[in-house]
Amino acid sequence: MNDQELAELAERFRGMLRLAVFVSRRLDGSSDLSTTQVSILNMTEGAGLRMGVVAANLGVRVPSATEQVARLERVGLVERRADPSDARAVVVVRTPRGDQAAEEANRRRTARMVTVLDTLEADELEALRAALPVMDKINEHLHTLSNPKERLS
Amino acid sequence: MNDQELAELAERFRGMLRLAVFVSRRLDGSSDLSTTQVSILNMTEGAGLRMGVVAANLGVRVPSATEQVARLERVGLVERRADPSDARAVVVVRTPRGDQAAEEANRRRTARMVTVLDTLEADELEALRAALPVMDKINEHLHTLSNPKERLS
DNA sequence: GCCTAACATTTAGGCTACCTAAGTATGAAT
DNA sequence: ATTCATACTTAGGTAGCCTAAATGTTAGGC
Repeated sequence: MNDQELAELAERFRGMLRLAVFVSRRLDGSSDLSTTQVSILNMTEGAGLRMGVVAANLGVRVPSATEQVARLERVGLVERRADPSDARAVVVVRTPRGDQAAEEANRRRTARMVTVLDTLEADELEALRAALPVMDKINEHLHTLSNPKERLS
Repeated sequence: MNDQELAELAERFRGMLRLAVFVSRRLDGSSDLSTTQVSILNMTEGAGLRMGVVAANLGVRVPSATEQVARLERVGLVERRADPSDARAVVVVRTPRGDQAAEEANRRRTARMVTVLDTLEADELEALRAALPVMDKINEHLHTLSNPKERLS
């Protein structure tokens, strides 16, 4: 693939990201937990994660993660525990009620997504499936790179 | 593809949408125009669009579109003209300076995306390319359906 | 021809989620 | 022991979305 083709693909892929935001908006509306909050629940299953890791996974700064976690804590879906190995750190862990809420939120959202995918042909579904690991790779690559926003303004 | 497989794909695809948000955040940071604003510039090339159509394309309510357009108007990148066929309506049109700003913003963002895609193998790029029209179809399908958020809270 | 209902947009006010900067407390290193 | 770095929280600000209500325009029924 030459530079010209790559640039063209890049441009179309940019468009796809915008569509993804649009699609998310349509699918996640009318729900008690935000996408971000469900993400936090999903990543804090089991042993839990430190606040900084939560922030990194979300792609936001630490204070933003603190805020979301605080909100989830207020409604009893996660807990903040002291990290035994480092008294500065905090470990975010899902509570049993958090487990339940996560399970339900995921089920509902997945069901809604199924109704969308149901309108696609078999080969289209296959194309989606094939693209998933590529997105994962892109994501992984970006994780190793830059920080969140760092606005210029 | 049976129901079980479809549900599994749906779940993974949900994850991909979340990644898309993450990737957007990394790629669109440090820029003078927001993704939404660039989208507006891109869609108002030429004849322009009515405010309601801008909102629908963005997947937001009309007042939100008004706000973004007002911001772009303030810096001289778009104009609001009266619709000759309907005095209630407004047509949003890109100005020459808007043309220039759109061209530059697109170039910069695409360049950044190219550096990401550059880390992928040929078959991975092909998988992305194949998924693009499918995303378009999903998007089109959602456009024909529901409205924006309509939060329950 | 008028009146009412529907429509396109703006204005006003509110909330969420992000940001930076600064403060607190702990850890590590000289 | 002091100093610098790290992990997090608090405080304050902004962007972008929302709903509800106000304004002006069009279209249909009588």
